[in-house]
Amino acid sequence: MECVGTALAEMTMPQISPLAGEPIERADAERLAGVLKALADPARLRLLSLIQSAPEGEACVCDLTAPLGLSQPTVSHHLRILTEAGLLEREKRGVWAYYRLVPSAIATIADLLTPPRKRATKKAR
Amino acid sequence: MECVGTALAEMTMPQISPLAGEPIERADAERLAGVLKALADPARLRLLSLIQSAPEGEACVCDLTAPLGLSQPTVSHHLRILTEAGLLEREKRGVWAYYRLVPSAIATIADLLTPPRKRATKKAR
DNA sequence: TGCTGATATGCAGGCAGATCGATGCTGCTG
DNA sequence: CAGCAGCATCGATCTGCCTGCATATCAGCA
Repeated sequence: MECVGTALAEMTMPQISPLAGEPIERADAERLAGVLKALADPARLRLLSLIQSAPEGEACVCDLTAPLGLSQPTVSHHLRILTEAGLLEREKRGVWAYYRLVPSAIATIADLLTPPRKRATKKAR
Repeated sequence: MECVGTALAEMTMPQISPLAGEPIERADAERLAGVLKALADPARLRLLSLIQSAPEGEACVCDLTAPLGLSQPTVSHHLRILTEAGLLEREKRGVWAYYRLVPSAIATIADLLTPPRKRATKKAR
């Protein structure tokens, strides 16, 4: 559960580039797979997209159930998974719970997948 | 099945950037989720990593079963999924089946995830 | 042609996850 | 304080997927 939440942060560190040079360790593979698994769902991708394109870059549950066509518990469930994966952050204001993207989260994932060809200095940092 | 195989190709086109500007369509979300689902597995991530770091950038099934600790049918199954997702290509030479990464495949996925903050010209397409 | 070795496929058990209805919790509001 | 509205959690169902065993397929070789 919370292990997934920290997964992104740990991989952000100068650990290893999963698809870069050397074969990845089992543990690293499982961490990355955990985050990717949170992304690998149509409903959750649309949630991220909806939240990102919302007025203030944030949205509450009640704004998301209708466009998704899913029940409120289900939407809440998906938001929970995305939050635990470190992709969303939750802020409760009054009765509403506002969700917004964690700025660097998705970019980090993208970086973890690309490294090979972009930059040759992979030990420079 | 094959719809997943073509998913990457379709999204490579100047279609939409899933997490860029406007909310994504249901169909696009499902295509991207399909490819991500192929990636979101520890065994398959390690397979990609192993193949990528192999001598000639290619490897046959018999080279992969041991490091993964999985049975040959299981490894073959994962390779099949990765191939159908457009991430691997298969070449049969004699009795052996050699797999190698599809060069731009993973980079494409990474690009589909990043767009938002990198370039400000999101309506330029 | 018959045998051996490398892969692929079929089948089945078992577990993880997606979904929903019902319910509990917590701030507003009258 | 009572009622209500927005969310989270629980329990249950149903689907999909990972894995291995058994088996089929195919290429090279004696």
